[in-house]
Amino acid sequence: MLDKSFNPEQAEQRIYEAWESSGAFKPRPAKSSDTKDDNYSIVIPPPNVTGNLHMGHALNNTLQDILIRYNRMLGKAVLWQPGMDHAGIATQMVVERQMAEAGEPKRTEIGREAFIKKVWEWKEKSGGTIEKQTRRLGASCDWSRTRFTMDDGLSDAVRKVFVQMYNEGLIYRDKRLVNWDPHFQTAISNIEVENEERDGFFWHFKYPLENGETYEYVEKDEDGKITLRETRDYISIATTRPETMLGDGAVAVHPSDERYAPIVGKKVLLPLADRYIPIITDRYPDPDKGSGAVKITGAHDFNDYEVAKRHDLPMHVIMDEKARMKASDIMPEKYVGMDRFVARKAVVADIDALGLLEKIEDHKAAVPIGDRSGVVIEPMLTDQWYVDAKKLSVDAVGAMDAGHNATPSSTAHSPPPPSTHSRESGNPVQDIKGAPKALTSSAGSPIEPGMSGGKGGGMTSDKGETRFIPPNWKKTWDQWMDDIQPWCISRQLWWGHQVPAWYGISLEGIENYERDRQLSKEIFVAENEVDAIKLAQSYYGKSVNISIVEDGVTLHCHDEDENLCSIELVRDPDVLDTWFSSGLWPFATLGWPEQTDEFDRFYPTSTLVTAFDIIFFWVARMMMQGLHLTGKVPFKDVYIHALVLDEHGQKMSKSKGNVVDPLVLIDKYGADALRFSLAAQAAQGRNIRLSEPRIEGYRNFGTKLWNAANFCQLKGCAPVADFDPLACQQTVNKWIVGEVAKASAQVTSAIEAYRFNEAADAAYKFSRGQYCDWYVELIKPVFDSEDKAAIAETKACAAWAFDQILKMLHPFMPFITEELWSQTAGATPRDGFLMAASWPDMSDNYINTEAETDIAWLIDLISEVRSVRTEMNIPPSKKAKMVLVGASAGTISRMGTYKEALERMARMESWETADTAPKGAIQAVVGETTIAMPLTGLIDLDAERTRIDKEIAKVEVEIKKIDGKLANKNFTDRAPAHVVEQEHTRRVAFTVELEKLKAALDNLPE
RNA sequence: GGACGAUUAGCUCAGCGGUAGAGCACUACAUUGACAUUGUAGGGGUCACUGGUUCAAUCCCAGUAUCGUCCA
Repeated sequence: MLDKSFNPEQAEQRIYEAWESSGAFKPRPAKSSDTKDDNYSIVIPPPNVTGNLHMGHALNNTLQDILIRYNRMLGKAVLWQPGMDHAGIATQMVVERQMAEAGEPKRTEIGREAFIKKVWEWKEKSGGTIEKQTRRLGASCDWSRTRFTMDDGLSDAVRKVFVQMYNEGLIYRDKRLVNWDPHFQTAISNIEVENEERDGFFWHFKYPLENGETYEYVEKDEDGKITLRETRDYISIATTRPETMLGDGAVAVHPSDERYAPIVGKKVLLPLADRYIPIITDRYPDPDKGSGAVKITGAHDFNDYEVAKRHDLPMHVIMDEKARMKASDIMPEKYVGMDRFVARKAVVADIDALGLLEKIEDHKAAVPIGDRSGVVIEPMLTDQWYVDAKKLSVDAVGAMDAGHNATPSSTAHSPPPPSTHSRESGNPVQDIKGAPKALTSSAGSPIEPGMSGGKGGGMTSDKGETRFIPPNWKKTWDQWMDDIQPWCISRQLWWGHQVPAWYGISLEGIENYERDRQLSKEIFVAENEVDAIKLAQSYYGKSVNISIVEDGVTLHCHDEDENLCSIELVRDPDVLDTWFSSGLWPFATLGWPEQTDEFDRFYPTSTLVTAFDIIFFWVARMMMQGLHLTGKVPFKDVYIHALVLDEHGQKMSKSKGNVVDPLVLIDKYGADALRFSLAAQAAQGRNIRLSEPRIEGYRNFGTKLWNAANFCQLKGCAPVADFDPLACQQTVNKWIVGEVAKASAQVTSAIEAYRFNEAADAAYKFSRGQYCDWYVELIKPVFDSEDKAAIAETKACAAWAFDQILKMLHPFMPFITEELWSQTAGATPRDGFLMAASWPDMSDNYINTEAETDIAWLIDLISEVRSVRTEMNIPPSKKAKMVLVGASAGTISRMGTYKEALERMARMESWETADTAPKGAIQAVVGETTIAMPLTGLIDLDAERTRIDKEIAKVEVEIKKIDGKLANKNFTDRAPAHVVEQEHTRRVAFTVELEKLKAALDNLPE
């Protein structure tokens, strides 16, 4: 006997532990017959080690788990590779905050080694709560293989990759403008910067012309009429960041801007700084914005940086790493040491004091904010390590082009008609032909790409193809990849993979050492100190004693004969961007660069499941690094799912305080309900608005199933080992077998096409709408009968069909289905877990069209009678005699067969046939038959008349529409024959119904 | 300014070149032997607007409006 209902709280953990401890999450062993298609793998997009499960993860993991469980039930060897990334900034921040709260000494006081030890301690103790939370969702990851981007294997891989790519020229050191986070004092990625619309000001300054020169300043309106003419001795510039003016290198105007034509090439005095800077022309300034003239601060603004590069302007770095004004020969003493915002006020006040402050306007501007620190990001000119992303992108773009030009996959419902123009020109294929070759051939790589170029022609066929689902993300991808910038991979942090580069003074530096004490450096990039020393040895000479020191200064000395005798090397203190290691995730987690069994079987992975806002974090980097390092795409499909918004359609964020915790929902409704709700709402290309009533609804659906199972159990239904669904004799059973086949086919094709909502919907509709609502009701009379054979067959069939429901719902609702699987086993316990059972796969043979028509008729009749009765307010308790008028032999026979069901469900007392309906009966029309139910005294004749009138009106409208079509020669001539035919058929059916209804009306007493 | 998406029932959303759907909400009835975390039935839609293509448009195309997201 089942409990009253499923208790998620009590069952989920128990079931999960049983699964996990049985090893069911691990891939099944390889079989000799396995082909590539028998292996299915997903790597989890690594969550952040400091993270907590949010709704995005809940959706993401639910969808992955659906794919994983489905494929596992198909019998494939399935690997879901879990793990986390080390999240450089976030983790360092968490640990530093904790240290501060505990009143411990600061990171800088205890030193790098001690600090990193502390981070590891933190990680062991409190890191990775998200993994436990992910389990609560029911995610069937192979936790025994959990990886971490800082673990030994990944760290080795990172070092190897860095050295390889450095040697290939794909990693290099450069001085460029970066997004600098003054709080963490490190460079950050532009995707870690969020632009926030903030209220600010536009300050208009006057920069006086050199030597007091003047010019005629003329403004015109659209028609060329002069609206202002005055003599000026200055140029007016507008800025949102006045403090940067101290680092200006020029003032720029648009070449077409006539107002400033007279003074282009002249110089202006940069106030406060007392420097002269030129007025130049460039396409960047917008003549319609502000005064049309802009100040150019190359070292502190991305647009200005480009201008400065184009014109070879000096780029003055005016701030230090904390964004305080920095002493230099161009920095007025007064501002040195001031915070940038303090300096802003001071500069404005000082300009004002000079009478050069023209005006201040309110101005809304997008301000770059560090997503972790929350402080304003400062563009800074610094030395960093870069990856040549442009070069790497070629292969990635090519693979994606190939994936999207391939023949339409199963996602397309029908192939495009032949007349349709081909989707794109052949260009993309052309583009990818040559380029990848150039990349791999130029480099003598220590690590051989996974595939040696056996196939001559190339294209990307040997590298694989990747596609987005839905495919429209391809465009976003292309735009981003097209404009890809060098990828800054160094971070001024301690927590992360330290850059494997050692510096020593260069030989040139030594030569000039006494003269200018310039420390020009030589870089030695190696996987370890021993190799670095070897490299240094060959650079400095064998006789030189090379040592590595911690200190930031490298020393050298000469012996008595003035020969160089010793050199000290210092390692680069920076660490690599977390995403440098995460980019290796799809293959490094499988053991790469070792040629492991897992790598062989599961790489390239099958699918990456992620949200669009992360396309560039995940997809781009994994694609670029995967293709370059392994020679193959890291995944074949990239399924981009929606964002989960709050109930008002707002993005959830901590600052808005509208974050909904999935664990709270799991506590309240169970993981199954949350999962099903997410899946059912995961329509492609659309965001999900969280709906708690909907979750509740699916919790109730679970209860419904539970009760259906309870019913089956009460009736003694249990799986029968040799039950053959095709051998059923009872029509209801034949019917439900066919419905199972149809439903499972729908669920299967929907999952294959990543149409999770359709899959969930099909499973829901079948199990609730067909099995619970009709089948269970229709078999009740069988159980009440004396027909032992029919009862036995029905018991077995009901159990079988219910098993199929459990199977097709399992990927969506793993817990309740697993629990029911074990509890509905009957006398003999189940062979294994439902999660390991085989996925329903039935041919069309299972569909019995006769049974289908029979039951369709029955359902139609019952619905019709119920509807008429309710409308006429006949109480359910009042059973009615049915008088059939015009019934065919088939109908009469069915009436006999389904007498008991009709008594129950249509509240039938008895039935008979007649030539005419009795007077004063309510009447329903089903097919060729009029069913009259004489209920004298209970019927409001006027109401019945109105009801029938309404029905008649409806049918007449339909007939009129059909007649309109059929009268149109264009339609009958040009529409496909089956469409015309269908209209004829419909017309006949409606006409019959109309006649019956009219007769019914006539039949009512006056 | 550019890109993408949306506009369908009161709400949240599916869908589709030929007959408009779900969940929730609402209304009425029902405690009928699986189920009140229930059942049965019902009301409710010019499928944003304007053109075009088509025998046929909610669906395809173009434009407009409004909203949203991303990028600059």
